[in-house]
Amino acid sequence: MNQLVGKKPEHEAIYSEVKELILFGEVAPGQPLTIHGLANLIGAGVTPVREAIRRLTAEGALASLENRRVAVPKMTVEKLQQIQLVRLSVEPALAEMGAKKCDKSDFLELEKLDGLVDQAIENGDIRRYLEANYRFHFMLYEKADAQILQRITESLWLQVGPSLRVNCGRFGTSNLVDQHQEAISALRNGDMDGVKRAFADDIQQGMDFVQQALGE
Amino acid sequence: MNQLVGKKPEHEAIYSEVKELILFGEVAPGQPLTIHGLANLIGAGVTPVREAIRRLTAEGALASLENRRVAVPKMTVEKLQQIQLVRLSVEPALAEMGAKKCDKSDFLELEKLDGLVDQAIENGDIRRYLEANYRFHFMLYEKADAQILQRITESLWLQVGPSLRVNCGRFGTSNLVDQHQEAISALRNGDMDGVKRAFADDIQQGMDFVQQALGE
DNA sequence: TGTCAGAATTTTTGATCAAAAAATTTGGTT
DNA sequence: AACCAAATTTTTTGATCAAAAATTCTGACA
Repeated sequence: MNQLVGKKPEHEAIYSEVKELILFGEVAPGQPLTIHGLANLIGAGVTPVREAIRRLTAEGALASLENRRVAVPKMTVEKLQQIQLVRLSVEPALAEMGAKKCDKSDFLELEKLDGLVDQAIENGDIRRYLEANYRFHFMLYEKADAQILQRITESLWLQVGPSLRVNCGRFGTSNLVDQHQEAISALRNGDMDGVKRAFADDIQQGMDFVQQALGE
Repeated sequence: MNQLVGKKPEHEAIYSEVKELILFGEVAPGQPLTIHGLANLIGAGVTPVREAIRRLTAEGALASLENRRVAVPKMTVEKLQQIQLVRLSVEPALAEMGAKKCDKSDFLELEKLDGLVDQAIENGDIRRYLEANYRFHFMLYEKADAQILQRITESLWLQVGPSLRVNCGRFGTSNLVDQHQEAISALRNGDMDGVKRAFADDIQQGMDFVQQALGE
């Protein structure tokens, strides 16, 4: 019989943990990761860590080097262009799908998250900014209930995360603009095209921001 | 010093092997896979098989059930729509990028592959059809040298593969049309818009074909 | 016959170990 | 000092085992 008692397997938990490390820029691009290093950083055995690494590698969050190490891959102009192409076609669609399923309480929730974004920008807290920004977007995306689009989007965010962090660190949070107001008001008005446009703008702005640092 | 002697690790080989099983429909949708079953089907240890499974799960080729098993996921209308959205925006772009880098010998190669497609259709050999069709597309996609787009595309093909196989089995290969001629002649003429259109048509046709079986 | 609890079996999971591979250090030679 | 090869250390990889979890089997009871 299905007990439903046990929690998730450990490799899932480790996956989530490392995923957040990468997503919010705690691991620098180019930095190689040893399986042991991760294991005792997290305080876990080596077996589940390996499985988590395979999964993250498949998602593009890590890359296996020609030898047998893995590292957080560095961003390139080419990769950024490809990511932009997909993000611009997928995320506005996701946002629209999610928007259609939002009720009043969801609007409130989104505004609360947007408040956290502003607050983080004001405080110059990069980590919190990345986290709040992520939650804002994915709260809506999750509402869409579109497994496949969401998975792809998550993978792309994982690939951009580390560079975004580097850039924020370099230029500071003062350059960041909160683009979510436009999205929220479009949401409230039920203006779906407005929602799509707002998300497209937001993505474009984020991509440009990352591209800045690659031009040198 | 870097020896460069050893071949790839086994989990990579196993990954490729299982990937092909799924891609070419050797594993039916809904069918659960045991880690042991795979291990001694392939004749390998359980450790590398587990790693391969994690990777395939991350790519959507397998799905972890609520208990701790994995299975080839079943297709749904919703998933198919999402896949279609992404494929239509990514693959024509990939095809165009690849087309720009093709020379005469590549055209020949593509024609040869297309010949294999026709031959497989004629012989009613589903497995060979799926394989030749895959090679035709991905030969061009690989030329594009666009890591990220290719990874996404591969993941989507992995998710469609099993259903495609089921459908071919049900309706036979007689329903299949070779849509590649249009693409090849556009390629030869350097007509990039034509290439994109041809690929979009091909994808659309394939998606419709899979959708047929879901309507019941 | 149908159902349900408990036992037996199968399977997954994570730790550990040995072997293979890669990186690093060491020491000698020029 | 600069370079190279051998030795040492670190790391990955895959096998194996024990524990946990899930499934299947079994038999008692209504």
